[in-house]
Amino acid sequence: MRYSYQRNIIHKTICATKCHPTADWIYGEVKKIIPNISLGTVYRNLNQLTENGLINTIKDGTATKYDGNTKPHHHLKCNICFDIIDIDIFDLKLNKIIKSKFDFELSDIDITITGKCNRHKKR
Amino acid sequence: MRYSYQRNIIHKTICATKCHPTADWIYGEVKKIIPNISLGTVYRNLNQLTENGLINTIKDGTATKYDGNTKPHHHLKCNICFDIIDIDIFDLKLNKIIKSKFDFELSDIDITITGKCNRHKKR
DNA sequence: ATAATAATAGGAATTATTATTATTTATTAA
DNA sequence: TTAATAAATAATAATAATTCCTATTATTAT
Repeated sequence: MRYSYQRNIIHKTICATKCHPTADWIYGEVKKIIPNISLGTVYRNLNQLTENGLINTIKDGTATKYDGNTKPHHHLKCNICFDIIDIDIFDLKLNKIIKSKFDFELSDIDITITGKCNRHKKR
Repeated sequence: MRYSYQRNIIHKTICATKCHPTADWIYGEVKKIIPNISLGTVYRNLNQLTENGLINTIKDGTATKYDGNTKPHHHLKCNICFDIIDIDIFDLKLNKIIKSKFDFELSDIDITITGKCNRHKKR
């Protein structure tokens, strides 16, 4: 993957936000810096960055979102504000359970926990 | 949700298979019984069945798949044959951890474990 | 500096899904 | 049992997200 200015800006944009943006949001942001960037370029680079492990792709219901946090982590997904919150990984020792119970060689665990985030507490 | 013959056949078709079929596969199967069923009818009913908790919708990368298993369970996803395998839920006592560590009221946990299923073992 | 080739912009094409509409069907009440 | 109703359907148009295509431009190795 050789250098490209467009990919560099796209990557920086994703890493600079705490939110988990859509391709369209990223396109809008990057356009502020590179006004004539093409949406196809954004998609191509999002896929390349994902393939190279520099970002992650999250399929959230109907929307596809991107995540610049490459440290292993899981997600809390709020039912009310639809926010996605990163949480640090906690080792559940699933590896052994999965291997012995299901004869399956685990390479990755994705845990998405749905519920109500702390902005929606009743007083 | 009043009775409809089409929905009934769609539901039966999903429940009758161990695989996690796509809308298109379901359309093909149901067509064998109701030759002039419309693809729109399939989609509308898949959404209705999901809303009513009779089936589940799984977003698997680019594909949308449907799951007639309504008992709580998680998924093993094979990287090689792309098969999705149901596994019974195991209580990880995550409820308390999530509540205390992240102040988040858990309502559902979705665990997808990626790896290599037992058909691809080296001898 | 030059050649090789990967990446780009712009737009067309594709694909999955949803919306529209006239008609049919199931449910309800008389 | 029949008429009124509301929901579901088939057929097809519309939409939205993503990928593909092509001529041009940028990056890299020599």
